[in-house]
Amino acid sequence: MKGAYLYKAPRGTTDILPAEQGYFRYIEERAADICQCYGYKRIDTPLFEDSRLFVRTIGPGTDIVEKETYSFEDRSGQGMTLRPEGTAPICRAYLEHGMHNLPQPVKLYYFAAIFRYERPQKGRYRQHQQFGFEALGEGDPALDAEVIEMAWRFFKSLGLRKISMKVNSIGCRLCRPPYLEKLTEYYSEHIDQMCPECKARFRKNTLRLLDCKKPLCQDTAAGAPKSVQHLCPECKEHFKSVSSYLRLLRVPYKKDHRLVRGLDYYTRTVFEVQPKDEGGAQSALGGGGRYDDLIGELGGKPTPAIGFATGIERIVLNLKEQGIKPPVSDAQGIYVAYLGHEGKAEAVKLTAELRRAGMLVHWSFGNKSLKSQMRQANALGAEFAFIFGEDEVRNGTVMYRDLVEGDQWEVPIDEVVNLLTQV
RNA sequence: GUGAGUGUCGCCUAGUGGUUAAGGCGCCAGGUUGUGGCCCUGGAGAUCGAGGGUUCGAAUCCCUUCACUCACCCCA
Repeated sequence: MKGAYLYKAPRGTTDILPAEQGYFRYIEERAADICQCYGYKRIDTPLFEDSRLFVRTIGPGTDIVEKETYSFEDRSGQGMTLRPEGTAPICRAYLEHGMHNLPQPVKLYYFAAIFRYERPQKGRYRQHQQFGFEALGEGDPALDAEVIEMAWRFFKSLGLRKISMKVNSIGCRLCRPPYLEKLTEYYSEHIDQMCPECKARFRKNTLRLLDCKKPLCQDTAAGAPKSVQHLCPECKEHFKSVSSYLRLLRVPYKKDHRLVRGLDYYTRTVFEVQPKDEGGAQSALGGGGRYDDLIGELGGKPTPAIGFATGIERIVLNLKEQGIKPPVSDAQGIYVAYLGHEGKAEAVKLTAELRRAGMLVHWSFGNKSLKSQMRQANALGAEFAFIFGEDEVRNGTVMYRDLVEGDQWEVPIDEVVNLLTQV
């Protein structure tokens, strides 16, 4: 039958079926709890934005903008893009709503569908869900540390083990260009020993050379000049300060001079949470960093900011691998069964009444046999059943059956609600 | 965009040239008059991803194509 259906979910998209929903809700609840503690407020931005917003912020040369966006023209000819990340829209909203007038930093969080046109693989989808938070309008390194600690606590609160926090500083607009020159210089001497991908990276994005996973390239990267050693005095001081706050907060972080983030807008602090036993595949569970120039580039006055984002599907994947199951709700419900037309009429009435009282009630359509109804009650995991047979209807009663213990007794219909409030 | 692997009922799987494609799970219905969970019986459900070819004969061999998966690139 598989091939016979005309329609299927588009490549790289998935249906999140009822059986999976528990994981997502669990993650969302933990996230919301953490945000509440740190004073973050939820924000929702549109699914799509003016295309120029993303070109401007993510960087015109990056893969995301070059070939991974879902872009279209609306009916008036405006270029629109399904959001490929969460930070830029929030900066836009910050400016659009004059949030610089609020007490700084403005702390916002979001759950958002993210779209990137890529070849799907494990933990990577064309449409996926991200949770992220942003603190805008504050440059204090203590905030960097707080954000990193918050991200760390989020993952720990889910019960995730075997994860690590990597931190690095990639400098600012003043000290990064000279560093990149040094890096280019270094790599031009080793370029012939590098893998083909790295040769391409050399021209396109020199920074990325550092995190090539090939052993040979890693050796080369190990000898490469480190960004932290070429920071300007201000950035150096900032990074030092972030580190010391992280120690105060007791976040078990690791400095990783090869950590580079994919988006152009990052400055100074960058960080990433990775599964420890990464099999080479999708190593990033979540990550973020400072973007002190971004809001200025969007036309606002210079405003420092920092944020974090993580992919929900990737978290679910890791939870499953570690055997962590979300807590299940224990709502078992009530089943109302019936025989005959009059029994059905009584069942309709009782079902409605119980539901008005806020209870989970099942009953069946189609005048099935009682056996069939009881089987269904069992399959649905109902705790007990009410049965309206001919006798009960005649007597003005209903059969109350405990499906766990297996015993049953007849009760007057008027006493049903009382009975339930006692249970 | 590149490379590799896989495609048999809703799910998992057997079947590697020969009569009506098999089993498990799940689903539905029965196992005497109105009752679940265990058990038993029966039923529905697959033109074996699609198209073409080889052959007397193909789910099984060949080609093409599509889809999925994994990896690379990149990222969450």
